[in-house]
Amino acid sequence: MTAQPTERITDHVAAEDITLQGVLEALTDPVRRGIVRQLADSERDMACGTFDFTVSRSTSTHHFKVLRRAGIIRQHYEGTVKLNSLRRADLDRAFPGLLDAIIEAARREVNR
Amino acid sequence: MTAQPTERITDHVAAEDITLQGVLEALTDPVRRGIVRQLADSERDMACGTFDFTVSRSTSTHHFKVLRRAGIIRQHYEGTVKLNSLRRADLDRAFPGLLDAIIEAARREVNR
DNA sequence: ATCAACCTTTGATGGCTGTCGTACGATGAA
DNA sequence: TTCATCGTACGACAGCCATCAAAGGTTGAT
Repeated sequence: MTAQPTERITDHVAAEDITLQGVLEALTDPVRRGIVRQLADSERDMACGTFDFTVSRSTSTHHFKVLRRAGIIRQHYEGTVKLNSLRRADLDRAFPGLLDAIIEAARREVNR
Repeated sequence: MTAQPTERITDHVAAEDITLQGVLEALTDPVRRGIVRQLADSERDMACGTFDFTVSRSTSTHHFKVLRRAGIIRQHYEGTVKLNSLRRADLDRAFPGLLDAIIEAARREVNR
């Protein structure tokens, strides 16, 4: 009935409102760092359910929310599936080199 | 009486034991980030008492300890004064680009 | 209409940590 | 030896946060 599709995600933060504190808080959690790393190593957007982690569904929802509200990922629905992507450009502009350094370190972390 | 001076600080972590988790945990706290930024902007080692922060003495001791045990700073006594320096080389080797990115972001954080 | 898949919300819980005051220890100077 | 300076250790406390289970909501397919 609606001409425009319902937007079910409403709390993406504006690029200029991304804070260092928020980004560091988000990436200090190992589960969230794992999400970001997997996203960085993927060629396409990933559904929430396709990530590899060790926590319950409800906990993973929480982590995605923290990442989204920190401005690290963008999310949108495609049917019942929620797709995630990294906000690389926004993060690089806000904090040059930070995301790459953490992702690279996280990659090594996983192969140690 | 002792030929070698007493070493009063014993828990510096080895360079190869610096972890991403520890570094991020340490630098997520704004007070600790302030310490690191001031240290990065100083030309010489700084005594604990010469930093600019808003917490009590005992709390600051706690923060220096966290930074030291994360491998981010090195400390040594000179008389009654405890001097701090950044472990830049060790950190750069462990996590290239990370420290610089955070310091640079922290500098902007302070002038906003 | 029903159902399955996907994700969210809520409430509870346990653990961690930043904070402080107070008391203490070590060093060097008077 | 006395004293001031500098930093530490301890105990307490409050708040935050990662976690889970259970129940719920939305969407698309049957």
